[in-house]
Amino acid sequence: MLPDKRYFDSFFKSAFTVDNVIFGFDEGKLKILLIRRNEEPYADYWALPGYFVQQYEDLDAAAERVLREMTGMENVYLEQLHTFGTPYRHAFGRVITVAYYSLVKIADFRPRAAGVAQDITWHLIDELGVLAFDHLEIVQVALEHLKKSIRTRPIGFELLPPAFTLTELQHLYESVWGTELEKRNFRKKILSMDLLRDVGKVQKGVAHRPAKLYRFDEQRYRELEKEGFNFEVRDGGKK
Amino acid sequence: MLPDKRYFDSFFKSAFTVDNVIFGFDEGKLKILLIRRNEEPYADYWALPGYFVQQYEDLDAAAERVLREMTGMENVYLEQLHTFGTPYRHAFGRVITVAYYSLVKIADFRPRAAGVAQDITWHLIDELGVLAFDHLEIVQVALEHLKKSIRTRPIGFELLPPAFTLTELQHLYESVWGTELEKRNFRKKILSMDLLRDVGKVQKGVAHRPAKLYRFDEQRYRELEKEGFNFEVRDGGKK
DNA sequence: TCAAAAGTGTTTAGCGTACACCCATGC
DNA sequence: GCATGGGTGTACGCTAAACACTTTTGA
Repeated sequence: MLPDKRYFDSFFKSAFTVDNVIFGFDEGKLKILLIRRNEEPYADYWALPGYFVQQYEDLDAAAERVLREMTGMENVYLEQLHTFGTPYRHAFGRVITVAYYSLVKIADFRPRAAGVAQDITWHLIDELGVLAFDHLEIVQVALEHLKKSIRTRPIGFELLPPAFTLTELQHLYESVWGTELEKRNFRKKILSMDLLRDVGKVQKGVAHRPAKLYRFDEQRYRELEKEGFNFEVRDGGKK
Repeated sequence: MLPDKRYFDSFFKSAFTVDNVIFGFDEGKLKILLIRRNEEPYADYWALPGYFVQQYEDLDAAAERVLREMTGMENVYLEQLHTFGTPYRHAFGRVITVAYYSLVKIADFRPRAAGVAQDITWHLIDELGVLAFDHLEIVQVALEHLKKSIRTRPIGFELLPPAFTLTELQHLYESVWGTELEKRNFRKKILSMDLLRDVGKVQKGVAHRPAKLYRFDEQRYRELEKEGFNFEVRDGGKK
C-alpha cells in the first residue's frame, strides 16, 4: 500500500501563526504588551504581537523571531501556552495560532513597534477593550494559567526588578489573584523558604520607614528543587 | 494600506494533525492506546491514533472525529495538551500536530482498528519501543502532565471502574508516580476529603478479606470546588 | 509630631507523618 | 489453620491562620 502523495495535497492549504502574551508588572499593576496593527485584517486594532510562521520554521523559534521583529525584544523566555484553532478565526483562510507567554521585567526592555505594528504599549490587564481576532480569549487563557502557575512555581520574580521589597512581591500576588493577603503570614511563608537574599540595601525616597531589598536566589531554588522541595504560595485569603 | 492577499499565499501551504494520547489503567498498570499504521509514512509502526485535520474543521472536533473513525470510541473527553511543530517531523511537508489526551475506563470501550489503523491495542506505558513520528516524545509530555495533574485534580477516578477499592486507587497513584505510598495515610487523606461514597458492596472471589467498593461523588466535588476546596494528593513517599 | 508603611511574636488548631496490630476471607 | 491483603488509632511535630503593636523615615 503505497501512499498517493496527491491525495494529501488537499490538507496542505493551511497556515499557522504564533501569538505572544507578554506579561509585565509596573506601578503595582499587572500589564500586557500589545501592538496596534497596520495591516488587514483588523488594521488599527490592538493585538498580541504575533505573525505567520514560515514554512519550515520551528514553532518556538518563530515565536522568538516574531517577537523580536515586532518589538525589538530579545532573550525573552517564551513558553507554549495553548493552540487556538476555531475554523473562521482569520479572514484569509484557515489559520491556527500557537500562543506563547512570558513574564518580563518591564524596565529591561524598551519595545519599539516594527513590521505589522504601528504602535506598541503596555496595557492594564483589566482595561483591554476590544482586541483583534480571538486575542482577548488568548489573554484570558494566559491569565488563568498565570494565576495557577505563580502559586507553585517561583515565576513571580521574573516580573519584578532584580531587587525588590517584600511588599512589592505581595502586591504582585494580590494583583494577579485579585485578592488580599495577610502581611505577616505572607512574609513568614516567603522568608521561610530560604529563597530570598537580603541585598543589604533599602528603599530610597519614600515617606516612611524604608523597606529592605531582596533578590531571588535562583541557584538555591535549583538545589532545593532537586531535593524534592515544592514551592507554594497559598491564597490564604485575608479574613 | 490594503493587504495583498497573494503575498500571504506562501503561508497557506501547511497541514496540521491531531494526535490522541488515551490513557487507561488495567491489571494495576498504566497503559496507552496505540494503533498500527497501514499508511506511509511509518507504515507498520505503532503510533498514536491521529490524522489530518480538515480544512475548516475545529481542532477539538477533529480530535474527537479522528479518534472515533480510527478506534470507534465515542464520548471520550479530550483535553488539549501541547502542539508539536518541529520543522521536518513529517515527510510530506510541513505538518504540525496538536496533541490531545484523555483518561478512560478500559472496560467501557472495545476499540477496533479502522481507517489508517490496521491494528489497535493497549500498551504498557513503560514498554512502548519505537513509535511513528515524534509520538514517543508526545507520550512523554502527556505522562509528565498526567503526573502533575493527578495530584491536584480528581482525575484518577476516570481511569478506574465506577466502583473501586481504595487499594486500587492507591495502586493507580503509585503506578503513575512510580513511587510507593503509605497505606494508612493515603486512605485517611482520601476519605477525609468526603469525595468517596461507600457503595455498600465488597470485592468477590479474593482469597483474603474482601475490600469495600467506593464510587467517586462528582456532584460533591463540584460543590466543594465552588467553596474553594483544593483537591490534593501528595506523594508522601514511603519511608 | 504626624502620617505612612515596615517590621515583628505568639497562640491555636488542623494536618501530615510515622508506625503495629487485628480482621475477614479462600484455600 | 494459614496465607493474604483489608482495615484501623494514636502520638508528635510542623505549619497555616489569626491577630496588634512598635519602629523608622520624610514631610
